[in-house]
Amino acid sequence: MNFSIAEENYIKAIWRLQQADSNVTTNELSAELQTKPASVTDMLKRLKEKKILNYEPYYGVKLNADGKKIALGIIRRHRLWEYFLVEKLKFEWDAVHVIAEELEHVSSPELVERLDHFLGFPKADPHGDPIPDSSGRMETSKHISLHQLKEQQPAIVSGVNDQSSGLPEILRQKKISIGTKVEIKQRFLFDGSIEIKIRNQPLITLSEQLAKNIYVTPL
Amino acid sequence: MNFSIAEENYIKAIWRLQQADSNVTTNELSAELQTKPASVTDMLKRLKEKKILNYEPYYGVKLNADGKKIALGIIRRHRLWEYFLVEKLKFEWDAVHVIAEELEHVSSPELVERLDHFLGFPKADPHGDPIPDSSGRMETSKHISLHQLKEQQPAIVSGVNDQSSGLPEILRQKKISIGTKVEIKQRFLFDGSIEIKIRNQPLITLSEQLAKNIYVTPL
DNA sequence: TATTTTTTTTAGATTTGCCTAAATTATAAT
DNA sequence: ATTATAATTTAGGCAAATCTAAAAAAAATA
Ligand SMILES: [Mn+2]
Ligand SMILES: [Mn+2]
Ligand SMILES: [Mn+2]
Ligand SMILES: [Mn+2]
Repeated sequence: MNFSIAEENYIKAIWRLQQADSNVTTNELSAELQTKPASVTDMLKRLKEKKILNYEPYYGVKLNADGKKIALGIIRRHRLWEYFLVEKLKFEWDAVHVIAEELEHVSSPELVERLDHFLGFPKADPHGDPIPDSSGRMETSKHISLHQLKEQQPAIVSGVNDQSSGLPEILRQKKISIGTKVEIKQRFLFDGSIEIKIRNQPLITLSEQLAKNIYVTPL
Repeated sequence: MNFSIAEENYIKAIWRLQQADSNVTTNELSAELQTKPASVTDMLKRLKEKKILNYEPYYGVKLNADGKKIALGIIRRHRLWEYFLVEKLKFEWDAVHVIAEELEHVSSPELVERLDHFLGFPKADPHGDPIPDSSGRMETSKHISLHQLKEQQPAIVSGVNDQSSGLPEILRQKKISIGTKVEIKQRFLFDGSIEIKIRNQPLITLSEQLAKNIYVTPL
């Protein structure tokens, strides 16, 4: 079956939301997609017709097996293109998400497979998110935000928020990148800021805002 | 201003047709775009509103300066992507047109400039068609089809039809590629086939169908 | 020049994807 | 258990992009 760009965006949004929540509500979707709840209801009815999700009026929606497979195909394309944009075209990684939102809808399967090969079969995109393979399998990376990390719990930076612009600059300045080992030494309730230890350098302070956009895997 | 995918396809089709014909008719467009004449009329009215073309009911349509610039931007993207697909992803060049029809609509100007740089600022796409520069300038290659070439008139193969599938295979077999010097030695009126001389090899026969899909620049 | 044919436009519908406003259902609070 | 609030759906509409059928205009032919 064939899906329009609008449909693909809904499928991807449902997939993302159901990772956290299993059952996705109309309001959550309308917030995610910047549309009105009434428009979401419309689209859910259409996608139910296409048998890729279970939608129970008033009780939310969930992708079925077919729907998940389609979602992972879109995510695969999105992340491969992000990798291409950063590695080959030398974009900063805060600029690529918007462009990949368009490229992900180019539908040639041959293109995706050749792109993957050209890129050397990367395992993760520039934000640290895993790239599904051609049959839709993907490592389930269960990282948390640095903001949620417990004090004195060492962790490895495993990703960053792919939507926030200006992030590369501040992370470069603070010498943090994917793979960096970090540990929270102190947490200030006043403003949510944290002091972290990196390697053997003096403590650095991160704002709550910043810590929420960095993802880590506890060791 | 911003243009939809449908609008961009119309703009490109008008541009292509007005190269041959200056004034483009509704029927020509409907044939080119595989739509009904009534749909063309509708769209021409919308594009006239946007002030990128001169449309006189019953008398055809012509892009104005703004329209031409937009068209050349789309053509630039199309041809850069075709070059990428062949040179980097190793597609055969009869496969890339369809994919480039989608990629050309990805709208980031930054993407186009970086892609151009990444590819080494190519001058022509895999079919021999010139790639407009970022300000819309393009060499006007005036090649003719090999079928139209006069006998005993040496010429260089300068391009191929970008839409015909199976062409790379037969050209490889006959050892013809862009840059090859050719000369028609004999022409058969019976079936339109021609005998051509390449380098110092024995004459080869090309069908009318094939000769019409190869473009040459007479020396 | 008058008539026929072809081209083009208009009128009226349809589908997709969105909207606002009103009605309905579910959930939370008294 | 009612009542109030919040979430969701329905109803009705709109714009883009397409279509078919009918009308109108231009071009070709007699
Ligand atoms: Mn992204
Ligand atoms: Mn990403
Ligand atoms: Mn092409
Ligand atoms: Mn081409």
